[in-house]
Amino acid sequence: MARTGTQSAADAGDTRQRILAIASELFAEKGYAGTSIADISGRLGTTKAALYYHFSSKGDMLTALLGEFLALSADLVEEAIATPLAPEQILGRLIDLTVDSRGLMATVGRDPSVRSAMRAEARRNGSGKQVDVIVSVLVGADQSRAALIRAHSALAITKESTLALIEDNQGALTEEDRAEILAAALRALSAPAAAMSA
Amino acid sequence: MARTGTQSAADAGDTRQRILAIASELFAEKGYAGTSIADISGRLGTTKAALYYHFSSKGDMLTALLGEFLALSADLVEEAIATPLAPEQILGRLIDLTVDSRGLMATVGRDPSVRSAMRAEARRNGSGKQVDVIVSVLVGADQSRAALIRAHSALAITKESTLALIEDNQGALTEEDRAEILAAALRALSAPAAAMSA
DNA sequence: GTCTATATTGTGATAGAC
DNA sequence: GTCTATCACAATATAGAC
Repeated sequence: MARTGTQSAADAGDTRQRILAIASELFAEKGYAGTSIADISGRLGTTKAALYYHFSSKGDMLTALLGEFLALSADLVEEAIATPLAPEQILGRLIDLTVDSRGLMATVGRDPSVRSAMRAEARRNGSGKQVDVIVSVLVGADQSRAALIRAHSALAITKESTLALIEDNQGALTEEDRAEILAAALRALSAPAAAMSA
Repeated sequence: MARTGTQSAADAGDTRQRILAIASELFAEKGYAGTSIADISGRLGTTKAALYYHFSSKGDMLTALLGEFLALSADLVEEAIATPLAPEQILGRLIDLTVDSRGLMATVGRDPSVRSAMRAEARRNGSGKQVDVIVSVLVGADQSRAALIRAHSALAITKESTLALIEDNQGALTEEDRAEILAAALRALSAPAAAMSA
């Protein structure tokens, strides 16, 4: 059903995915605005025009990547609520998601042009960020401002520490490092005992 | 001594600093590659050509900004070693530095084009990152990999949580929020007691 | 699906008047 | 110090052959 029969070994869906993978790498390395169509087609091994068969614009590639990211995030959020997952499990999956989608995570979390584009999009359709949902699951019942800061801090560790470590290790994260990141994130998330009696 | 007498109210040094301030804002908002000379001159209220009296290129503006950042970082490192500062004080000053130089911090810490440019620069002159010095001061005597991860995690919190909070609050950080960020960073930095006996 | 052009606009940068 | 005008080039994107 999925194959039409007229495509060669590298069929349309395949090439499209290869383009997205390359775009994700390059956006993470040089930023969205700093990456040209020629950069992408060069690494792919084709001409610029070939890309326009698969995507109507450079922005269309970014939109597709952000869609992938939102889908992965939505899966995690859904699982966190349905199971439900404890903070340790949520943060652990976030570390794994960062490893598996490091280009995407770096682009969404760092690239200023992408962040401003997403803010603009969020303003247009009135929706808040997907991160907010994960945060509110992490903070649980205690919806205080302090709890929000702790949750955000734990997320900052899972994202930034994981990205920093795998950049020095060809995309791989050892079990020991993962455990250390997770432990630090959990400590950041935990409310200090002294605050209970105040 | 510093004034030559032929300049109007907004003298050269003043205009240069205004340009840098605007460039820092815009680089943080839209990224270095995503910001055009026209963007900067537009916010300044002049034409593009006027900028080239003060800077020889767009890259020259970035170089000047990175120089400012490195100088501020060097000041902190020097103070941390000379005084010497405890981790709590170092992290506290990093939060304050992030608030005072938020545009710079966002650009250096996030913008992929700037990060890759700095990596290339570091490879050329053989020097490591300035961050490494702060990290080694933070980890102190324990130079284990786990201690490095904890230090990096604490830094991730001071940077990311501070930037996130002041973005929602017109550049200001309340005392309470600052204390909460600092506490989370210190928890992330602390070695778990159980690890001592292992 | 991919190619060789080419159209078109954006961008960094310069020349020279004021 | 800033302007108008312009250049050279890089970038996105399209047209049409294969």
